[in-house]
Parts: sequence; C-alpha cells; structure tokens
Amino acid sequence: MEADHLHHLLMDIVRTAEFTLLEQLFPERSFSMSQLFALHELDHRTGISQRELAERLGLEKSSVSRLVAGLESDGLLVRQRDPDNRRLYRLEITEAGRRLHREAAAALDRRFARWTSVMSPAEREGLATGLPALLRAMRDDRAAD
Amino acid sequence: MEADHLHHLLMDIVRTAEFTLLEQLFPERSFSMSQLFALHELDHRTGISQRELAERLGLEKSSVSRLVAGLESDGLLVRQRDPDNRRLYRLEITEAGRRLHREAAAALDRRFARWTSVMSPAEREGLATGLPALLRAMRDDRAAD
DNA sequence: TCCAATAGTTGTACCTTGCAACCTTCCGAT
DNA sequence: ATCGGAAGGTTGCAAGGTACAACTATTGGA
Repeated sequence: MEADHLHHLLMDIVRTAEFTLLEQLFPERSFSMSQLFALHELDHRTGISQRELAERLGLEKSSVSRLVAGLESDGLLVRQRDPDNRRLYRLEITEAGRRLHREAAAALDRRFARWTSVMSPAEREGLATGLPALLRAMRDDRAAD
Repeated sequence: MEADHLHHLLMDIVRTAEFTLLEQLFPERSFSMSQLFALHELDHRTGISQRELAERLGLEKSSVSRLVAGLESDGLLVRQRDPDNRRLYRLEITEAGRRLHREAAAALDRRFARWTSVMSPAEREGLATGLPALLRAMRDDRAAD
C-alpha cells in the first residue's frame, strides 16, 4: 500500500463523496459537508453543546454558531439553553433532520454498494475486515492527540 | 459494512487528510486541497491542458485558471502554449512542484502507516486487498458516467 | 470568408471559515 | 457577598475557493 494509492484514494473519496452527497442527493436544496457532518453527530449523540460539536467537527466555535443557526432555521435541529448552565445550548436533531441524515447515509451506502458489486468476494471481505479497523485506528489516533 | 460506518469513515478521511496535508505538512505556507490535487495530476500526466485538469479535478475552468495561475507564480508548474493549437496551454510540473507533491504523499503515507501499525495482520491484509480494489471500482464508476 | 466551437480569462457574487472583540453566565478566591 | 477570570456563544470583518456569465483569442469547417 504505497503512498500513491493513498493519494488517489483520498482524492476519489473526497470528490465522490461530495458529489454524491451534495449534488446528487439534494439537487434543489444545497447543503454543505459541514452541515451534513453536524447532523451526523447529532443523530448519534443528542444534547451536546456547540462547543462539543465544534470540537468534533474540527471547526471554530464561531463557524459552528453560524452553522447551527442555519440548521435551526431550516428546522433540522433545535437548541435549548441548559437550565443547569445557561451559558450553553443543548442541541437536538429534529425528526426532519434525522430523516435528512438517513437519506444522506443511504445515498452513500448505495454508492458504496455499487462499488463493491464489481469487486471479488476476497476483495469485498478484505474491505469488510480492514475498513472498520482503519476507521477505529483513525479515531484512536485522533483521540490520542 | 453498513451506512453508518461509511459515513464515519468519510468524515474521518476528509478531516484527517485535510489536517495532515494542510496544517501539519506546511504550517508556514498554506496550500489548498485543490492545489495539491492538481500537483498530483500533473506529477502523473504531464502536458495536459487546463480544460483536462478541470475535468479531472471536477472544477470549473475559471477556477482552474486561477488555481493554475497561483501554482505558476509559486514556481510549482509552468505553462506553455501548444504550438499546434495556440488556444490551449500545456501544463508541466516543475522540479519544485514534484518535490512538494512527493512530500505531501509521504506525509499521508506516514500517517497511514501509523494507523495500520495498530491493526492486526488480518486487518492489514484485508485492507491491502480491499482498498486498491475499492479504488479501482470508484475510478471505473466515475469513468462510466 | 465567415461563423460556430473551443480554451482560457476576468468580473462578480456567494459561501465557508478563522480571528478578534464582545456579551452573558458561572464559579472560585478573597 | 463580591469581584475577576474562565467558559459558551455571537457578531464584525477579512480571506479564500468556487461557479456563473460575459468576454477575448484561436481554430476549423461550411
């Protein structure tokens, strides 16, 4: 697995993902990758603050402030001040937000299925073994920073 | 391999790659992903036109025009009019550009090695089998559009 | 010879982002 | 209890990347 492959992989992942998610999925309404990522986070851990979301997305708090404001006005999430600490918001995805996120994930999934459909069983199996492991390694690596 | 994993993988790939390439590699000078991708293309196929580059990068020709102008003024590529068709430029990466691209690829490679170092041999092997296959499938899929 | 197609450039607008300054709320030290 | 600093969030501002439309220059065919 030499550097060249990685480079290519990265390019294709990024470009294909953005195209799949942003242009094919919702041609009428446009979403940014950050918005979709935010919905993804909120679909899994509900009630996090904007600061936590910023940390997870690798964005500055001011960017998240605007990002979240946009999602809220689109009805994809709601924010409520924490009664125990009124400095922070508790973010919660709405049903509409959840639906949108599910659609985006499904679109990615269909695309992925199209890719794996032309792979050999051994290749498919290798990916099923290796990809989650890679994911875990990346996450641990980031957590260790 | 369910949708959720893909979604996570995508997020981590994108964020980690951008961080690795853009912030860790050249903290002093800043490059965009598109610039690095362009150098990558030019390091492989020399003499392509801006239109071809735009197609490969999935960018509009006007964006590529400015992108290439920036790389040229940074000394990372040169452009010469094709004598047989003076409408188009022939783009060629310079030695400095090649060096930069190699460094970027190597940085990605080191990061990848760090990830795989904590994986089991079976997982590593699975990735070595499956990832190039995935890459090929993605490329073929894009070419079939 | 002229007109349409092609390659590239420039003006403009939009979106995303980071930084700095700011406001509000909280909490600990005095 | 109160004051000052820390923490969460917002807003003004500037910079960068991109697309779209209108433009120039060059080519090639009717």
